[in-house]
Amino acid sequence: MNQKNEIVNKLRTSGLRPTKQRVLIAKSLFDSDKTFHFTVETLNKKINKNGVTKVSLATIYNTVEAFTSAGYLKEILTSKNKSYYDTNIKSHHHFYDEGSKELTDIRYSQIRLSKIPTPPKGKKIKNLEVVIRIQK
Amino acid sequence: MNQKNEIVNKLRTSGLRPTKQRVLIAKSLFDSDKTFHFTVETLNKKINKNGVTKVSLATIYNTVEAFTSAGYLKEILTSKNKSYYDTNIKSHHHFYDEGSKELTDIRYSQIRLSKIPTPPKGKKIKNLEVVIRIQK
DNA sequence: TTCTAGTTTATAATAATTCTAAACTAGAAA
DNA sequence: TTTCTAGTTTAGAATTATTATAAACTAGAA
Ligand SMILES: [Mn+2]
Ligand SMILES: [Mn+2]
Ligand SMILES: [Zn+2]
Ligand SMILES: [Zn+2]
Repeated sequence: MNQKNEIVNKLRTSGLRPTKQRVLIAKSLFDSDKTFHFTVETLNKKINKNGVTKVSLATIYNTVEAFTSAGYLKEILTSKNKSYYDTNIKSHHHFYDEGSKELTDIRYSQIRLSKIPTPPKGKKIKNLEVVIRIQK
Repeated sequence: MNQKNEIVNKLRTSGLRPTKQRVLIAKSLFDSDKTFHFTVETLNKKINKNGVTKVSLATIYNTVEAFTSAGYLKEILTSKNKSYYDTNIKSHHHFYDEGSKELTDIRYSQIRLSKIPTPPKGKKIKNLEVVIRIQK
């Protein structure tokens, strides 16, 4: 019950009520030591496996959105027509395999940018992402 | 009619019949000396302005897809739920303004990568894109 | 225990895109 | 020049991902 308390506190910190649905989803997302990429579709399958609906699809959408706003998830832009999310919220980059449509992390330090442009006037850089598309 | 011939040849080269719809769209996309970014929605408005339908929406989708496959357009991955395309097919990078959802080109030489990772075994790099997200 | 704002849920609605299949046409061949 | 047909266009239906709606539920403060 210790990890559960951590999750409950994490949610409370962001003004999110720790409902049983959110706690369940948070466990599924943040409990492992390894981070991963997912879509709402894959998360839904993970949560509601073998025909047992534990959390409605609407709530999965709502929760992913809430966790993203709270900064617990990052949205990744790769494939059209489907949103990908990342439980790794540290600044990092990606390989995107065009064949399998799979994302792989590239640690921040694995790419060095020795020259970057200044943003347009009045705008500042929010983040910088490198996507390296790969194929066979 | 010279530019039209160029377009007709360009299409023929890729095995695309130069129909009047394709030629019209190609003119709209490739005639200017400056490149630009667009969505199917904005292209549709440009082609079919003031309520006069010159080309059906289905054909606009088909043609953008055909031109992209032929290498005359590049798809850009930025926003979820909508595909962006680029008439600039040279290797380059982008600013993406989160507020206005607008893309701006960054010339290839404006970013220098002094260290990039080796791709997973059996895979090779198809391209590398940097997106710098900016905001006020 | 009561109360209510926040949350969940089924379901409808929307938006972008893709599919379908019938009508049309570019252009090779007769 | 006309014929022929594979490739193309088109309206509309279908699909997919996502968002909106509004009624039922619940966490947790009082
Ligand atoms: Mn879509
Ligand atoms: Mn969508
Ligand atoms: Zn990642
Ligand atoms: Zn561009």
